Amino acid sequence: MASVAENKYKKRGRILDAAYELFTSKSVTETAIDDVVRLAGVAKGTFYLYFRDKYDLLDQIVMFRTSEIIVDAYKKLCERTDKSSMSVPQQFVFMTKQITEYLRKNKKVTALIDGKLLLCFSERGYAMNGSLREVKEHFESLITQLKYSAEDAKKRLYVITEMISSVSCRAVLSEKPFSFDEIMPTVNDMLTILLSEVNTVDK
Amino acid sequence: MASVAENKYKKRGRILDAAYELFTSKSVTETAIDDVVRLAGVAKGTFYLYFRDKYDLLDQIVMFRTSEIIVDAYKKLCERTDKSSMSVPQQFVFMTKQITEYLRKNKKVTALIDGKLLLCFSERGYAMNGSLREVKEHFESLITQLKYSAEDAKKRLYVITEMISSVSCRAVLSEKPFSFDEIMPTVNDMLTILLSEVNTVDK
Amino acid sequence: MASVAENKYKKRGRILDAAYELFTSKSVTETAIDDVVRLAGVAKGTFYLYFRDKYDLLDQIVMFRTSEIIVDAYKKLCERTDKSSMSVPQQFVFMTKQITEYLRKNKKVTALIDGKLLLCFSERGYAMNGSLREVKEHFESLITQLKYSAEDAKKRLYVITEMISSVSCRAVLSEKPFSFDEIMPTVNDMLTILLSEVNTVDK
Amino acid sequence: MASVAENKYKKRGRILDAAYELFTSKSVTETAIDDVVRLAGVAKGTFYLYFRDKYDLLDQIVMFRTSEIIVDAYKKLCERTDKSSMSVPQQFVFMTKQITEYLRKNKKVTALIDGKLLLCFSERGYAMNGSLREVKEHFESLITQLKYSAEDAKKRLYVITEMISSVSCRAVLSEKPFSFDEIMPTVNDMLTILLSEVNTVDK
DNA sequence: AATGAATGAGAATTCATTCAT
DNA sequence: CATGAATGAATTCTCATTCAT
Repeated sequence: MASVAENKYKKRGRILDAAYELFTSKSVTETAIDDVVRLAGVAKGTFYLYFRDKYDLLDQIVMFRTSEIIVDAYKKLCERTDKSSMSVPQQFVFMTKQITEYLRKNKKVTALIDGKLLLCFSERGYAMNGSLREVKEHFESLITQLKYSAEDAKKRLYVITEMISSVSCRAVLSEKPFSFDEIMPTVNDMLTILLSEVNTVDK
Repeated sequence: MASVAENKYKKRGRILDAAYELFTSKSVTETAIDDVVRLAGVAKGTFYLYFRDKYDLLDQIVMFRTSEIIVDAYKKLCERTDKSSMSVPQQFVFMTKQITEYLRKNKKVTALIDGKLLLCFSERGYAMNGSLREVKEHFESLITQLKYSAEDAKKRLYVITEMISSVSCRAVLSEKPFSFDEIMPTVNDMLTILLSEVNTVDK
Repeated sequence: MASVAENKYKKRGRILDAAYELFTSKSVTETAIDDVVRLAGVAKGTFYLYFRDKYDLLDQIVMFRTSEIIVDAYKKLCERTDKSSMSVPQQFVFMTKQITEYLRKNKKVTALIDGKLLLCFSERGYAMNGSLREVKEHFESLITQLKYSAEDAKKRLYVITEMISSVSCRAVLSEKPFSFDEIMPTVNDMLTILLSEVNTVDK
Repeated sequence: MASVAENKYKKRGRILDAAYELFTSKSVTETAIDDVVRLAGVAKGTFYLYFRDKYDLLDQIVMFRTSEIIVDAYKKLCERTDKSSMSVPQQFVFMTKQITEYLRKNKKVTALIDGKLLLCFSERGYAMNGSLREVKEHFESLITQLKYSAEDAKKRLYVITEMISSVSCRAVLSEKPFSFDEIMPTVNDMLTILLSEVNTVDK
């Protein structure tokens, strides 16, 4: 039964679902808290029981959805039988492709996320989705294989991710100065350069 | 004399100055058009004579300020007597340093610009500051020297700029996951890898 | 015509009148700003053009009404042909009677004023009603006649007024522990003791 | 150990303590029942088991605290060995000094009490603090000694107390038009005039 | 007796925009 | 061109109270 705790979870979940629906179909600014609670079928006050304000709600949604996108891409990578034989750049390019394809196919979600693809890599984000930490550690270890120190690997991973995230979001959303299809090969090429063994040997 | 045209310019200019002052000292959302016109000393209706709404005003400010930052950095590069003997990566690293140092020293302005450092590279932006096109062409030609095609050079320049812009803005504004001083050496190193002759020879 | 300034005054005046009507017929807490603007026939925003909030409005109303009550009582005193032959206590008792009778007859207004009968004796209050200063000076000079220093007279006038104000408001509003008719003779008697020449000679 | 009744008392007591803490540190309007129950560590519903609403709670607190202040002052008077040789005005001035000094030193409590120093002299107040009736009777009998009738004494005591209460609260809280130190000598002097034998002989 | 999640009416306030002068 | 009083829909947020457990 556990109907109290269950119900509590249900109300919060219904608000999150309703908000996601409205934020992606309209936009965040065009969505009033009033709209959210009406669609969720809960009272106005209930909203403030679970969220500080609209932006707290947005943050939680973005964190949840982005972690989902990233973890899903990682799962696809793991499902590949040839994963262990893939080079470091190949694994990055594969992940990038999974994530950016998702963004391209879900423009509304991309608009919601905008540049905040990395927001989920925060304490709050890890708490929401345990698998996320695993993903990060896998890619950090890949970079470490290129003879970078652990700390250096973290930083390179961060810069690479920020680059991919901002370029692909902009490509999907404004298609200017380059469309998604125009820019992604360049991004992949640059990714390969950044992660090729050659460079690390030089170092 | 031309006091009429002059006056017209004055009003628009006063609005821009007042808005810049308020947008950087408070924030855009915390600034009402009312505040802007009060500080500018013009009537509410006058605002709508020159700007469509607050975001039109914001765009114009950001475009103007970012083009200024970029052109200023380029001027400093041109002032160097050894410019012609600098390698391609060296010139990029120099520009990056000029721009990001400015951001670091002007946190309020960075908050205003946020990720929109590249907004000025648009038709409207070129119209505002003629020197801007020159800057872009110079760096595109540098990349072309690395044996990339003209179109490819444009794209690489775009991805590089997007990377620098998003990483440095985040470093200045949130200092998470890395502070400015922690991340910039990595960015410069990655920049050098991306622009070194070696890679292009490989291609 | 002067229809702009005229209209401006009208709107503010209509809000004050509507609020007074509602504050006295219902109560301040039971009156929403919404009610006020609806009755005044102005837009919600117009309210905030003239008043900071409900309590700013209330203060202005109380100041205006109390100054009116006091000045009216003073006018009645001046209309008496025998004013000059009245003793100091007699003049105070007369004023007290005028004011407290008004309170007794206008319980709703008394509820609004509550203890704030003296609120009008402030810079803002004097600005609203010029005659008020004159009233104060007359009674201070009366007390000075009792051989008190000017400063001492001001203080005694203040304590006396505070006493009358708080006792009579409570008598009218709660009738506990004494009703208006029960307590006023005592107040008048005490007033006479405090203002009789005998005391001053002793001093 | 009677843990049920004890617990019941504890909950009510904890609510009173928490509310007193919040009402004095913030203010009554700024304190929500939610804040009170959270600080008291009881459930929201429990509040409504013991108090009708916030103002019922406030009344009970004010009654309890004011009766404490008054009874404490009276105890100090009784502790004086020369009490029996003190004149009527001297005893009043002593009590006034005790009470008003307390108010001056406890501005936050004064803000809570505001004008309601006499609220405790009600049936409900007597029920809370048995000693209170004794205090009142002592001072009434003092006034009766001045040849006033018992009924008259009650009224004079009431007016005097109201005067002291309203003047001293305002002095402590707003310091306008007179500060505590400026106005108290005048109050004491007026108190002495009102209670001196001379006046009563005149009657 | 005690709980605390849920309620939802209602309050205050903001602010972009208009338009008569 | 310029003004600024007026608008009023829209929005956020509060909070006393209830009631099933």
